[in-house]
Amino acid sequence: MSQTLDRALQVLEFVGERPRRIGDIAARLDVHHSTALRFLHTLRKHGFVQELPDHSYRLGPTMFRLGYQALEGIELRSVARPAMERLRELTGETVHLGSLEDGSVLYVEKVEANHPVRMHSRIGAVARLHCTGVAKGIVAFLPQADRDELLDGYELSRMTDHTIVDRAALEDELALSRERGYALDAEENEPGIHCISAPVFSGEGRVVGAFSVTAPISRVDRQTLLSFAPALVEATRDTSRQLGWQ
Amino acid sequence: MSQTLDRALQVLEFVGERPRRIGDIAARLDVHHSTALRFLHTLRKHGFVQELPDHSYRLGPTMFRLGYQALEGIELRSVARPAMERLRELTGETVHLGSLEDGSVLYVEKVEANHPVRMHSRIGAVARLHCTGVAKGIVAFLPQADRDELLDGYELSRMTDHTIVDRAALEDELALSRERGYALDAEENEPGIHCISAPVFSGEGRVVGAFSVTAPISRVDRQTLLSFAPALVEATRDTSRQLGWQ
DNA sequence: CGCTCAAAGTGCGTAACGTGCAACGTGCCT
DNA sequence: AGGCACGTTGCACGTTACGCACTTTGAGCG
Repeated sequence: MSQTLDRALQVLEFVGERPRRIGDIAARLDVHHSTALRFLHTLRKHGFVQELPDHSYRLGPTMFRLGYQALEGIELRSVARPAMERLRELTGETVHLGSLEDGSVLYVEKVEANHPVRMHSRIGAVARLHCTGVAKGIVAFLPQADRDELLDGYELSRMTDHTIVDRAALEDELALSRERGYALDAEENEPGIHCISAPVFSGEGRVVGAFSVTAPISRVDRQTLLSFAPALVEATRDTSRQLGWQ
Repeated sequence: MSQTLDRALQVLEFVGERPRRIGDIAARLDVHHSTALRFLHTLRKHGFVQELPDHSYRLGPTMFRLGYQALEGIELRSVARPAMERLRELTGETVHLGSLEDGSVLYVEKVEANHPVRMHSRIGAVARLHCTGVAKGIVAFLPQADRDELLDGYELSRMTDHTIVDRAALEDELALSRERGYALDAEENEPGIHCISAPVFSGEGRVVGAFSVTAPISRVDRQTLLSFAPALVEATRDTSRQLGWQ
C-alpha cells in the first residue's frame, strides 16, 4: 500500500468535513507542514481541493464532478428512478433509494414530496443501519451471516425515544419485517418523521437496495403510512424484476 | 509536487469516466501493473474506488459522499435554493444554478419542472461556456479581462445549428445580454431546448453564479420564455442581496 | 509605523518508500 | 489444453517523498 496516497486520501476526508488550514492538516497527519503543503498543491492542481482567501482549503470542483459521476455509475439508480416517481405520485410523499455499497447503506436517489415541506437532501449520506427506513429494509433481507457481519460491532446509538438500541430487539423487529415484506422506521431516527421501506433484489437474488417512503407524522398518520405498503412493495418488485430477479 | 499522488489522482479521473481494468489503467499511466494495483488497493481501502465482479474498478462510495459534501460547502447553493424554488413556482419550469469554480461553470443545484418531462440531471457537470444558459449568464457579466482569460483558447464547438461558433459574434451577444440584464440560450446547446438566465453577484460585486430557466420549445415558445425575465432577474437580485451585494 | 506571530513557500541532504521486475497462482475464454 | 489477463508476493534499486532550516508574506495590534 502506498503511504503517500494513503495520507493524501486522509487529507481529502479531513478537508471534506469542513475547510481546514495547513497547520490542522499537518497536525492531523502528524507530518511536517511542508509535506501537507505538497499534498495540497497536488490536490489543488487537479481541482480536488480549492484554496479559500483565508488560506484554508475545502473540497474542489473535481470532487463533486467525480462524485456525481460515481452516482451515475450505479445501475440501480437509473433503473429505479421511474418506479420511484410512480410511487411518489401514488403516495404524494418523498421517496428515497438506499443502496448497499461496501457494507454501508447510502442514500443514492430521492424524489421529493409534492408538499412544500423541505428537508435537506440526504443524497450521498450514510444511513444508520438500525434506525433508518432504507437501511432496515435492506438489512432485514440479508442472509443472517451478512447481517451479523454488518451489525457485530455496530453501535446502536440512541437517536430518539423510539430508537431500538437492543440488538436482540432489533433482530426480532427485522424478522418481523422479513415476514411482512416491508420495514418501518417509527420515529426511530428523527422525532416526528416515520418511513416505510421495502427491499430491491438483484438478478442473483441478493438485496442490493431499498425504497423508502418518508413523511412527517403531522401530515401522515401511522395507518396511512401502512396503507402505502402494497404500492411500495409493488414498486420494489417491479425494479427487482428489471434487475433480472426471478 | 508529489508524483505518487499525481498519478493516483489521474487514476481517479480515468476511472471516473467509466469502469476500467487494471491493464488499461497501467497503460494509461505508463507504469507497471503492480504499481497500478497498489494505487487501486489504497484507493479501495478508503472507498474511493470499488472493484466490480469482472475485476474492473469504478468510483466508490466515499467518492460520492465527499462529492456531496463538496456541494454542501458551496454557500451560494444554500442561499439560492429558496429563490430558485419560488422561481420554479412562478414559471413552472426547471431552474438551474450554475457556479463559477476555478474558471469553470458547474451546475450545482436544480429545481425540477412540475411537468413530467425528464431530462437527466446535470448537477456536477461542466457547462459549456459559449452555448449554455448558466454559463452565458455568468460570462457576460465578468470583467472583460476575466472573460478574455476564460474564452481565449476555449473552443467554440458547434453543438446545434444555432450554436454561436464565432468569437466576435459571441462577444456581441454577451454585450447585448449585459445590456438586457439577462442571457439566452436559443437552442444553442441542445436542439429543442432553450433557456433564459441571469447573474448572481457576491458581496464584493463579482459574478459568482447564475440562475437559468430551461424549457422545451414544444411547451414554451420564445415569447413566453422572455416573459420569465422579470421574475428571473428579481430572483437573482434577491439572492445577490443575501450575499451582501449593494 | 513597526513590532510580532503565524503560516506560506523554498532548497537541500538523507533514506524511506515507491517502483519495476520476475515468478507463481487463479479464473475465464476459446 | 492452451492462452490470456489479472491478482499477489518478494526483492533490489534508486527515485522521490520526507523533515529540517530558512526566507518571505501578510494580518493583527499597540
